Amino acid sequence: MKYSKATNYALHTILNLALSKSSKPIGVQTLAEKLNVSPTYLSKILTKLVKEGMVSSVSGANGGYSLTRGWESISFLDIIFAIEGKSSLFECGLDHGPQCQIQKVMLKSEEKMEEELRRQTLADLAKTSE
Amino acid sequence: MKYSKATNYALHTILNLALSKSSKPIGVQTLAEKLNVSPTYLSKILTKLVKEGMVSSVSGANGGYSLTRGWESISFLDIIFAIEGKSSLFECGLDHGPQCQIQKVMLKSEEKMEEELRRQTLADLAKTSE
DNA sequence: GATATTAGAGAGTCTTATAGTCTTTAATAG
DNA sequence: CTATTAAAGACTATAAGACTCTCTAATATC
Ligand code: SF4
Ligand code: SF4
Repeated sequence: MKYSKATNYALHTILNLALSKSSKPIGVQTLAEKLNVSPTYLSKILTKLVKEGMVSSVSGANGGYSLTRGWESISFLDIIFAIEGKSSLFECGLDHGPQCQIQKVMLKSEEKMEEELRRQTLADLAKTSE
Repeated sequence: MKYSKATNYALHTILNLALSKSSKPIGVQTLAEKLNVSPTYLSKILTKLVKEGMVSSVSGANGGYSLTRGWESISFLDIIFAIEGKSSLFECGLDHGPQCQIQKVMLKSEEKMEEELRRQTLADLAKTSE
């Protein structure tokens, strides 16, 4: 069980966008170079973030990507959910009701992690990284 | 990112062993039937648990698997680590030192989850499941 | 000691998910 | 109209997960 590379790329790209003071959008070409990853692949990842409303994109010459207003409150969890999906890490397929301790424990522990990821926002990240 | 099915099987098998009052070891055949999984596959999983010292096995007629003494203090995390490995969920490959906020956040959140999984022992599980 | 029974080890297969490429289409600035 | 850039879709490649089959080692029972 690992986070996908795509999640890694998404986090780094968003951090790059947050740190860029430019008011102009940044092209995927530029972003991809920093991460040493192919532009078309990164483009797919960015499109997911656009669909979740964290990033805005503009086509055409001088186009590119930028964070949407309100970006400061985007959390790590938002980004991770956008890439990995929102479903639970533990899925047994069955449902043996409320007396099932296994599921209870697994879900609670997962919730602890998510709580922490939800607490960490881009604002915090940008502040301590600049 | 999901837990593997093997982890699911391991948790359920260990729970089965914990709930079985029998002093005799239980064969993989029997255990596999309850989970509806192939015995040889489950056997591989059990072998991992044996190597981690949580389960003891005895070959030969009337052989099988049983929990080792001290099983009450085995935690969910122990079982999960035995199957999934102990390495971090987030690995970026590089190491940009202590100023890297991304890794810091990811590791801390992971630690929160593990903390909770460490707290939940088989003793708790067996008590509430019997 | 022979035989039946059961775990362990290893190689090999099947399937699925991740990671990535290539090509085409849509939007937009100049 | 043309250059530039994002979006979409189909496709391929690689890797990991989820098994299966077969053979070997241990052990209880007779
Ligand atoms: S016991 Fe719990 S974890 Fe196991 S199959 Fe039933 S609901 Fe799922
Ligand atoms: S910035 Fe942090 S997470 Fe990113 S590559 Fe460097 S060490 Fe890894």
